[in-house]
Amino acid sequence: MNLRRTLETRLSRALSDAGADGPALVAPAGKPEFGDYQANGCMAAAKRAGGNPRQLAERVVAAADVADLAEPLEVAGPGFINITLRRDFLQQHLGEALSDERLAVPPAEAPQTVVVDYSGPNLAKEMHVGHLRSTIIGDALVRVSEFLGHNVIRQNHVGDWGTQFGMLTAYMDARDDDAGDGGHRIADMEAFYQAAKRRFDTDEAFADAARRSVVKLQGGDEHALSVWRDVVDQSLRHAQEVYDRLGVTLQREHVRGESAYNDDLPRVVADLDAAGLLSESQGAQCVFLDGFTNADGEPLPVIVRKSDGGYLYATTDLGALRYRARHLHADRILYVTDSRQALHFQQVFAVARAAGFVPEHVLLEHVPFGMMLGANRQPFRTRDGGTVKLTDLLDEAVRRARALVDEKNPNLDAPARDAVAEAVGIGAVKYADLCQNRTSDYVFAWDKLLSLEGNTAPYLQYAYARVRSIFRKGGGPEQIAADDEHRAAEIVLSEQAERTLAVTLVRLPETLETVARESMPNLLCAYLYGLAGAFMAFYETCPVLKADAAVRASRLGLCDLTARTLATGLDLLGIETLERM
RNA sequence: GCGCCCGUAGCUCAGUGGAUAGAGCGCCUGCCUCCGGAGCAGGAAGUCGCAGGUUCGAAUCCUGCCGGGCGUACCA
Repeated sequence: MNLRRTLETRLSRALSDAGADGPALVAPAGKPEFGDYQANGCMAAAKRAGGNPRQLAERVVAAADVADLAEPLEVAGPGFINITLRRDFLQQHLGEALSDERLAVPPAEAPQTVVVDYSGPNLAKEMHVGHLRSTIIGDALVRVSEFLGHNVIRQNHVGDWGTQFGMLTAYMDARDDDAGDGGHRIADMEAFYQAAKRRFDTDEAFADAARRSVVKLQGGDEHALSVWRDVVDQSLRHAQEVYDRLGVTLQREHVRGESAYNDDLPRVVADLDAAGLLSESQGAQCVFLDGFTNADGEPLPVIVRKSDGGYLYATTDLGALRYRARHLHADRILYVTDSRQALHFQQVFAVARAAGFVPEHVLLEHVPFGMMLGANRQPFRTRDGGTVKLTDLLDEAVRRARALVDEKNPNLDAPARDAVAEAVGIGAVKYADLCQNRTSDYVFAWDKLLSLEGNTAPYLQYAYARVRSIFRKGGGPEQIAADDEHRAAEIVLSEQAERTLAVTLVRLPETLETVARESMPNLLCAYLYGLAGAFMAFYETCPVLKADAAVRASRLGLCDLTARTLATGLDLLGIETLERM
C-alpha cells in the first residue's frame, strides 16, 4: 500500500465533505512529536473558502475515514492535522509485507510503456567518466519503473555515425595494410582513437583518405560499411564489458544507434516540409519556432539539413522520437542526458509536437543532470588534459575497497575479499553519483567518490551484511530458512526504535513511486540511508537473538524486512549486496 | 543581449509553500566482558548571496540586483 497516497485521498475527501476543496497535502511529519504524517491543506483551503482554518481542520478530522490506519487525528498549530499511525496497523501491514515477494509494493495502477534513452556513448572513443552519470542514473530509473510494473524499453542511442568514423575506418584499413594480416583487433579503444587522430593530424595523405572514407560511408560503399561495422562491433563489445562490470542492465539488443535512423532522415525533412514547418535560411533547411532567439535576438532555427546536404542530431532525434512513439508505442519518453542539451530537447520536442510526430498524450521529458567538474570547478580533465577512462576509475575504486577489506576483515579468504572489493568499490562509485540531486554539477573528487564512510553504498551494504549475520548467528541460514520462524511471525512493536524502523519500512512504496514520477534516484538513496540508520538504532537498543521467543520472532521479522528492503532498494539502484564483507 | 541552471554549516551536499533549516566529512565528548565499532549516542558550527514583493506561512513562488556555470545556425 502507498500509505501517503491513501492518506492523501482519504483526507482530501474529508476536506471536501467538510465543505472545502483542495488537496489535503499529506507529507511525512516534520518532527516526531507531530506524529508520522501531517496534512497541511486546511490552512490554504480555509483561506480560499473564507473560513477559520482550525475550525475547518476540526471538521476534516470529524469527517475523515482513517480509523483503520491512524490514531485519532489531532489538530495542531494554525490548522495542521497530525497523523499518528496505529500500532496494530503497522504490525499487520508489516506482517503482510513479510510474506510478500514485493514487500507490499503495489504495481502501478496504470502501467505505461516508458522508453528510456540513456548512456548513449560516442563509440569512436573509449567510455570515460563523462558517460557515467547518464548510464548510472538511467539504469536506476529503468529498474525502478520496471519494478513498479511499467513496460520499460531501454534505448541506447549510441554515437555510431559521423565524421570520426571516416577517420577510424580509414585507420583500420591502413592498419590492416601495415600489419598485413587483416586482423581487426582493437585492444584499447582509446589508444586506437588517439593513434587515428594523431595520424589524421600529421599525415596529409591519411587525412584525405579519412575524408574520402566519410563520403564512401555515406554513399553506402560496401567495403567502407563493412569496416565500419567492425569498428562499431568492437566498440560495442568494449562498452558491454564496462556495462557488465558496472552492473548496468543494458545489453546489445538495447542498442539502437544514430545510424539506425539514417534512412529515415530524408523522410523526416520531407514530412516537416509537408507540415508547412520547413524554410530555407542561409542554405540550410530549418524549422523556426516562436520563442527561440539566438545571440543577436533573431529567430533561432532548428537546422534539420545542413547547407551541404548533411543531417544533424536534431534530425536524428526527430527520427528517433517518431520511432519511439509510433513503433515502440511509448506513453512516456525519458532522455537522460546532461543539462547542456536542455535547449536542444526543448526544440526537438516542440518541433515534434508541431509536426504531429508524437500523439498528444505522450510525455516527453528531458531528465538533465549536471556536469562532471574537477576540483578547480572546471570541466573535469586528468592532469594532462585527457579524460579519465571508466575502466581506470573502476580499477581505482576496487583497489581502495580491497585495501579497506584487507584491513577490516582479514578473516575472509582472498577470493571473498576480491568479490567484496568489487561490489563495494563499484557500489561506492555508483552511489556517490546517484545520491545527490542530479541537477547539480558533480564535483569529481577521488576521495569523495570512493569514500566508504557515512552516506555511502558501503554503509548500506554493511547494514545489510550486519542484518544477515544475525540470521547466521541464530542457528545458520538453513535452519532459519527451514522453519521460517520470522516470516510467519507476528510483528509486535513495543520499543520506540522498533516503531521508528517500522514506519520507515512502510514508506518504501511511496518512495519508489516518487522516484519514478520525478526521475530522482537520490530520493531512494535518502530513503535507504534513513532505513539503515533506523535499523542501526534498533540494533543498538533491541537485542534480537537473546529476546524471548515471541519478541525474538518479531524482531527477526523486522530484521528480515530490513534486509530485503535494503537489498531491493540497492538492487533498484544497481548496487550489489553481500552476505559478508 | 536572451534562455536555462545554481549561490544553504569550515568543506561536499539534502531540503515536494508549512511548525525550532538537515545530513556526511572535519572538529569536540561519551560508548567495544554484549547479535559485526565500515557502527551508535551527544555537542559546537547558519544574516539559506542581497533587497523588495506575494502568502495565514517563503530556503522554496514573483521582481530587481550581485556572483558563478551552461547554452544560444549548420558538432553531439
